Amino acid sequence: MRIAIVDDDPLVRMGLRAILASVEGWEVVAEAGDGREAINVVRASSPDLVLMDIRMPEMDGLEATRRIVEADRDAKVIVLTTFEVDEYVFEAMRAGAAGFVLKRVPPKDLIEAVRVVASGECLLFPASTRGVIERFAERRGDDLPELTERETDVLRLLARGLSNQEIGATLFVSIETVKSHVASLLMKLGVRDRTQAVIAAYESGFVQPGET
Amino acid sequence: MRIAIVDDDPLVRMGLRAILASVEGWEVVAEAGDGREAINVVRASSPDLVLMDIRMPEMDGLEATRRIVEADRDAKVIVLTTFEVDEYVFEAMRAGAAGFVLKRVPPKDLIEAVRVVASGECLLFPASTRGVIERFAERRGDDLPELTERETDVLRLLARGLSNQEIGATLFVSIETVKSHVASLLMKLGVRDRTQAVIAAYESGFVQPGET
DNA sequence: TCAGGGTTCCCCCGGAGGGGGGAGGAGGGT
DNA sequence: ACCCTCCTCCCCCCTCCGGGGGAACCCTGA
Repeated sequence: MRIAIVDDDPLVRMGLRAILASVEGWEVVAEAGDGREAINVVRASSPDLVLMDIRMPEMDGLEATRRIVEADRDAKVIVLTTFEVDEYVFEAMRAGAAGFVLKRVPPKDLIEAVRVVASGECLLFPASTRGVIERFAERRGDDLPELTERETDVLRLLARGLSNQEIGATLFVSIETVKSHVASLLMKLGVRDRTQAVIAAYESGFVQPGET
Repeated sequence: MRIAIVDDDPLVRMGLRAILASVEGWEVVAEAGDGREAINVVRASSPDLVLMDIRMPEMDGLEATRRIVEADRDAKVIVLTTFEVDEYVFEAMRAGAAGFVLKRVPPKDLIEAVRVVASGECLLFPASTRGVIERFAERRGDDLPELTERETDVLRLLARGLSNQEIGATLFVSIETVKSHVASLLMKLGVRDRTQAVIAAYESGFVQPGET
């Protein structure tokens, strides 16, 4: 497997190179010391996988990852970092990284991570996974007041952008009924209009992006 | 460590028990065959960790997990499943599970998973992590049409629930100006009203839950 | 038995929001 | 110089939405 290493510290590059080269069939085909350089060497050598540091001069690893993945949807990038700052994890994931690994993990774990990602899977390390799970778990919509069954129906349809008229047609009730449900919804949610109600629905996790 | 096993198949329970008991200091202190039973035995024996199957009669593992975690915020539940259906993963995470493991993984990986979760970390298996990462990666909001600077301003305020009046006050322009910006926004986004515009903003990742 | 909450429907009203049009000025590109 | 886009503001019109009442039905529980 052909691997590229991106890190501004030559010593770290040397260390990574040593670890990876110890595996039979693996080869470090490119190195770069900053993000801008990374984009070029990746384009030039098109490696099977990129190990990418975050903190680098010129262009950081997240931006570089974004550009690389944008240029090649199948590019596999593992983001490396020294500190387990959750924001980094989220940024890396949004940038399109396939893995997120702390630099301090033992060599065998790093090798395992490379193997997993190379096989097309994705991987986060436990310490990072925690943050991600919490980010999801936070979204358990329980900061919404108690809503009746009918009100949850209406809120769900509201959050899909239906007008009162359309909600009525969907639930087989008159528009007047919908209006009274919407009114009590606004009251319970403590908001002014349907737009704010939809925002509350998203922010509380009652609905989530992508569950259409 | 004291562990509880929840699975409707006695054979699976036996297998899990055998695997876990092989580790020194680990002990299976409770078993249950469905979700309802699970809640009771967990309350009775308060184990350090619960292995929970999803598909079960009476009450499924996700609902049981929700109830258990709700009763005890620190409860550690690993959700087990045969099939890697992404929806299960998301549901499990939202239910408050600390780990998600496929039944078919080798015993040593299962033991490792239990160890990781017991230590207070969270864990997903690579095949599942993939789905989660994609779910995040999808959120790169670039399926929105090109918006002018002013339009993005307006959309951002729109997505915070402001009225045209308030947006005008915030941007120091007249309400008429706001209305024309909103109009071109609705046009570009291909939606009918401000509510749908907000939905589009969330769905495209232009704004995200929790970035207030 | 009666109270209370949920669901359903009705009225009126005011204001905000959306559709249509137009118009002037600033700035960039040709 | 010209065109074009963007930002700004104005007009009219009309629908929809949200607030204020009220009222009937059903069910559950006190």
